[in-house]
Amino acid sequence: MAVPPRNDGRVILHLDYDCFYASVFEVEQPALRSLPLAVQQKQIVVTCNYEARRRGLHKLQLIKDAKRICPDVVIVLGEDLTKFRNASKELYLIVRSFIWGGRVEKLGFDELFLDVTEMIDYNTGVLNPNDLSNSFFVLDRKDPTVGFAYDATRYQGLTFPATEAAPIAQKDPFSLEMRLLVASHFQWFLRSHMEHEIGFTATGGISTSKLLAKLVGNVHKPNGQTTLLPPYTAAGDNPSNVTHFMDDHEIRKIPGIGSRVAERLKAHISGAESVDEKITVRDIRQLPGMGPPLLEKILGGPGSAKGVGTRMWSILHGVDNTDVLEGRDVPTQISIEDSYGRLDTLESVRRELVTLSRSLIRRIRTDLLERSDESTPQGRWLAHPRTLRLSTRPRPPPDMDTTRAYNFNRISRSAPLPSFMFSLDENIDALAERLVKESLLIMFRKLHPEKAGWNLSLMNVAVTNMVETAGDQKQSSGRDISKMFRQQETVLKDWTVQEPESPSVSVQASRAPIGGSPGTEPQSAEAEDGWDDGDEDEPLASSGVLCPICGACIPHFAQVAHETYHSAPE
DNA sequence: ATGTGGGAG
DNA sequence: GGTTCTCCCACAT
Repeated sequence: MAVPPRNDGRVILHLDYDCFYASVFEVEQPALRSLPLAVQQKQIVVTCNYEARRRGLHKLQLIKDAKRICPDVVIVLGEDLTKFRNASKELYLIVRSFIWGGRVEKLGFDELFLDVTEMIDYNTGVLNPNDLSNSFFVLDRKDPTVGFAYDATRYQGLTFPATEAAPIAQKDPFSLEMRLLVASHFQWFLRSHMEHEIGFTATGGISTSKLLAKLVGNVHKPNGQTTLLPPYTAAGDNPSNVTHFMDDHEIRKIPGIGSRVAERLKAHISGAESVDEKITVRDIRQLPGMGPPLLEKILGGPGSAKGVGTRMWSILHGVDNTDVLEGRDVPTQISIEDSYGRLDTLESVRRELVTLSRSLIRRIRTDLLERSDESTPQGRWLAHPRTLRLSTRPRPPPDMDTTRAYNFNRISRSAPLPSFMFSLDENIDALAERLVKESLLIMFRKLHPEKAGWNLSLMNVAVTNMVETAGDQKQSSGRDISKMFRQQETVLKDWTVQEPESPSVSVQASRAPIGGSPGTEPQSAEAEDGWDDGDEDEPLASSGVLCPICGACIPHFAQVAHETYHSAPE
């Protein structure tokens, strides 16, 4: 069976912030870094830092188990996602400011895909093949003095397959090997910047597609980075590294193969026989008669995506030609939900709907309202959602447990979103009451016509169907990097601490490390031309600042909490 | 346009 | 699978 063609013309990075929710708290309160820390939502640990993992905790663990296993675990509540959302957006903006063309795609709060093809093509083009160990990576096309020095005879970080740190043989700057090698240095620079300037460590993957970059990043976690080495195509007897890399993966670990697809593939391979075997990509790929048509037969059917067979066959060979999508200015939907131990009276439903509606309105305003400057209290709407949706999840009756009866349902009703939701004069409480009375309760009755007998485990209120309003301003793609560093400096000077008794500390701007590495101290470089010859003050910085009291790097979203942390009585 | 299902973190 | 709280896409109607 023919292997589908792969596009190796691009260079894609994947970034994954380590235990993101926990890191957000650690950045606010650096003392937490050395303690076992777990983030709680309802009765479970949604994530925990690595100190906690060392002591046996893990994601999605029951709180009571976590406390039993690690009695001195520090538990923080993470049900309100606001600070995670803010931190995520700041990090996204910072990363995007480095990427030519702005092709940075968010996946959830804590992952990014970067298409760095442009930057890499430029930077392989300026290599001097006779002096690769003294190379300079240009970050800003408009100012080629902005960048960092690196050694282009070695990969930065780790590789798959693992290699000695021997210098590479390849010196053709247009080879895939050189492109990935240069990209590995840029990835390292980015992670160093995130760690030392912002306070977040991240794990990275480097390859030619989103699929491979993400998968190969998983090889060294946390705070590592891995490049998937060429050759990417089989030559003579030896298979490509792509096939070698893909083949040992359990199918369920492959992005795009979820639980449903994995189940069906499993059922097919082992017939009605053994139930719990680990099925790898190789097992599927090498099955007699396997190919797009058979996969289509196994996975096709009503509701399944068209062309699944072909797409799966590609994925099994590590082929993924999907683009890195540019980030959007407005989300396609905004939703708020809560889960409940018991929710079985109309009055409690009404109360909860009002609470959810209040949060939703706040979110609509922060995400869809453009506040051009802080001087303008009210801005323009970036988009108007046209549809309101109420979803619930009825609690399954207690007597059902075995045999494949389907479960896990959400049901929903939609309706037009009333236009009063865009009024900025009325207060949020009044709007929420009105939304519940005039829309949500009616929709609820359609979902649950019986006036009793139901019991809900979850309610979700969402707005969708965004219609963007006018003035679609292009996002300037090639941001000026040197200006960004200047902005950081400006903020450093401006950040003063309110406490009267706190010593006045003169803070110095820290710079992006030159050839520095995550896990080492940033080198304080002397000023270089083009880095800080700023002549004006930009009002806004998108990066972190140094706390004058403890010296930690604190992103903007965390400044208030961090000051509170210092001023809290011990 | 509305509702469901599957994927992701 | 389900625990949490989202966001996105595709399909079917």
